[in-house]
Amino acid sequence: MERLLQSVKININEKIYVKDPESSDLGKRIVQESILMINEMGFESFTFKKLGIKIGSNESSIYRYFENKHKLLLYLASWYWGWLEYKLVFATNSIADPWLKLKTAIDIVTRTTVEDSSFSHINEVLLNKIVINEYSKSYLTKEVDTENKEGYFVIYKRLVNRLSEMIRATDPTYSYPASLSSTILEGSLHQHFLRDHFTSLTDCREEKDATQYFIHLTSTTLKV
Amino acid sequence: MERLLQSVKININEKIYVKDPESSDLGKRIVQESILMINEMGFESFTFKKLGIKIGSNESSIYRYFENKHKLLLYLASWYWGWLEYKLVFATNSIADPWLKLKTAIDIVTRTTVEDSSFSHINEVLLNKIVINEYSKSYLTKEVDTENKEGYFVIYKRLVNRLSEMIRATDPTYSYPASLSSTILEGSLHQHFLRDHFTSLTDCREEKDATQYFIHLTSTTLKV
DNA sequence: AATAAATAATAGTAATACTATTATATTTGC
DNA sequence: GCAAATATAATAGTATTACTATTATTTATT
Repeated sequence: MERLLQSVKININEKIYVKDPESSDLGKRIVQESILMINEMGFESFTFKKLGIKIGSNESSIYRYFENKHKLLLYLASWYWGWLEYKLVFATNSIADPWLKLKTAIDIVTRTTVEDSSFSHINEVLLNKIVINEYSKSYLTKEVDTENKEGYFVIYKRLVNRLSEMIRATDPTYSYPASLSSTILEGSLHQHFLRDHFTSLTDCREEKDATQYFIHLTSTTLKV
Repeated sequence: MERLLQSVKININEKIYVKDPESSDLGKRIVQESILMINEMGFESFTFKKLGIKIGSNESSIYRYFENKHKLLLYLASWYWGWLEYKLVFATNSIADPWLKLKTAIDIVTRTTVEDSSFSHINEVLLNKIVINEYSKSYLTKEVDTENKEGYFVIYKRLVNRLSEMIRATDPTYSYPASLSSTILEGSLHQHFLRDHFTSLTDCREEKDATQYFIHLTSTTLKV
């Protein structure tokens, strides 16, 4: 699985970057270090200038890869969702029973990443944390409709749709498969955030609790 | 109800503002116009300088009410949640049957505001839109733990807890009342956002769909 | 009318989010 | 191995933001 992922390149909309960061050493360092820095200082405090200093490069060179830090966030998020999608498809592909398939999918998308594959320059554990803390900011903007048309969110949308299809396959009579799917994906990020900062607003204490909560929610809601 | 709300002042943590905006005409204009502006241009583009120009006042005068725009957002959000909490308590107070009470509560918190009370300087319809588009940004920060300790989120937390208690009253055996409550509150904002910008990710088309979705979700999940 | 308080105006600062230009490496093609 | 092309780095500059500090003016209170 890990080896397989290593050889698969996650295909990200070319409009998100100016120059493909996968195409050079500097590009990879930009991605690698930005993950560490955004995780450390938060997206608001993160700047290309600081990143340049950290990687011993110049601000202007980073601009040759990404138009601005918002695009970089879109890139990181797309990578994350593409990676999750890959894991999802890989893990559920061979499962015939719809409910077991859906359960496996929910497990994949709701649990936090605890192990870094350490094959690439991308630290998936930290990237998962970034998605929990920053992903909403990538679409809660005035530019969301334009950017959506440009295809900046396709991977995420495809992932929601895959889960949605599995819900439909499990219970074709259920009226809200898309809503339930988006609730699980977004809601699981939220529950993980609450676990870290607002413990009284969640019952999730352990790593696996969010998964159990959403599997329970789904199983009672669908005629399974 | 509207008249009642008019005479009730929503109590907001004093640390959120420098000077209570309710205490002067300028303060009220700051709140009133900031709602229109944030709604129009989004929180990122909104600045105190622009607001000053709009209300025919000076940037420096606005700083005498709010330390920065983040605090203003916290103020607006607190006001909104306090107002919702009031409506929730008022509407559910006299209901004895737990499930009917919970259903009524879900209805209150998941439907969008379509009517402006027009009694105060606060436009609730636009404020509701601001909460949908911007609320996450108020807590997805590096300062969240400090600000939480300062009590900047108490009203929201109280609201989640009230809903959580109603879930518990409906089904004392259910293991995730807090998680379900926070999922309903946050998830409903999300569904409304999706309805406006990512229609393929939700089944909510009409105003009332989100309410129906969450009532269905809750009723199937709890032993009701 | 004097005093206090609130508001407005002005000026200034450090940082951000860039753009443009030029200089210096590094790679590649012949 | 050298020239040309390309990538990267350095430097400088701009408009805007997010403030702080000080002073001036207006408004309210005693």
